[in-house]
Amino acid sequence: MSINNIKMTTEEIRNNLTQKGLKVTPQRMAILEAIYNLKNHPTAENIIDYIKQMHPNIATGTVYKVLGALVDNQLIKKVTSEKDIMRYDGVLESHHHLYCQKTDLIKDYVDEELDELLQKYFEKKNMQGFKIDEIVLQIKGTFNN
Amino acid sequence: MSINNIKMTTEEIRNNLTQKGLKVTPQRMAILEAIYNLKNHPTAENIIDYIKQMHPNIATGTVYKVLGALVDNQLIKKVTSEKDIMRYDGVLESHHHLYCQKTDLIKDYVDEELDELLQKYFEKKNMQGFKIDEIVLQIKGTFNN
DNA sequence: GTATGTGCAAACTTTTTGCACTTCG
DNA sequence: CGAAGTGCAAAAAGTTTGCACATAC
Repeated sequence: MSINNIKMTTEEIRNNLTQKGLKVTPQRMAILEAIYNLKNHPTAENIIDYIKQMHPNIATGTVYKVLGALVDNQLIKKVTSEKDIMRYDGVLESHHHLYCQKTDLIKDYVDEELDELLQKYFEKKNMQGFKIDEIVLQIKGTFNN
Repeated sequence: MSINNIKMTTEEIRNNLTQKGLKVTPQRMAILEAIYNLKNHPTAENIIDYIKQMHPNIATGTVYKVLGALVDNQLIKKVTSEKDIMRYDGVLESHHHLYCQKTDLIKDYVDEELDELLQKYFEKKNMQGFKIDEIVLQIKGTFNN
């Protein structure tokens, strides 16, 4: 049920950038590939370490600038964690997160039935004063393996 | 329906500290009072500014140390936000958060009916491999006022 | 060719740490 | 009195910025 495995061809990544009016650079390609390959919502540092293997002269500042541009253009998302470090997510479809309190792992959780249930619930509730755009569940607990 | 208004006597705050085996100091009293008085999930900076009015010689480092101790002893909670700054919450009962995308306001949202619905849903679902401790909804949207 | 992007290093913000001094119980 | 807590200043960690140079289109 995991959707962490994003298969994305180089060509598709290139197209995503172009469609947003972003120039295709090796740095941007490498960063997007890193995010799609690194499961579990990498931090900027994870991404930098991963990229430097193949691409040792990329600058830290560039990575942050590119991540900012990708978030602004909705090619990736920021994930909030209990810690004060930002993490990134290449999965754009609506999904929730399982937070493991022991290991800091964050796993995606997709559940359309739940989404429907919530949508109906809040429709019925009809909260005045607040327009809902998106609901993300932070499901906190522990993996038992 | 808001539970932001926490009425807590000095005596109760003092007892909360003592019960956790924490010494009662003016700094800790001031920090807890600040969190209970400052609505909307203050940042460390908000708390420092608030306290320095009455208590100008409190050290920044002390505030962080006290906040850490209070979180460790479950007298307050950390709230994750879209930004990379930590925010704190003096409300301990189960509740969700309304995030305003325009103003960065975070409001508490208490809804026992919803909690029950979710509990039943996940009970029925019986997710193997993950033991749920707590579910927090991040309800993202905008206040229309 | 020109707008956009990158590298680098310095600066900034938020948080943590070490240690001498102070306070609570 | 002794353990626990505080102040201070320095440093760590994460991120942003400015500017000269380089690259995509």
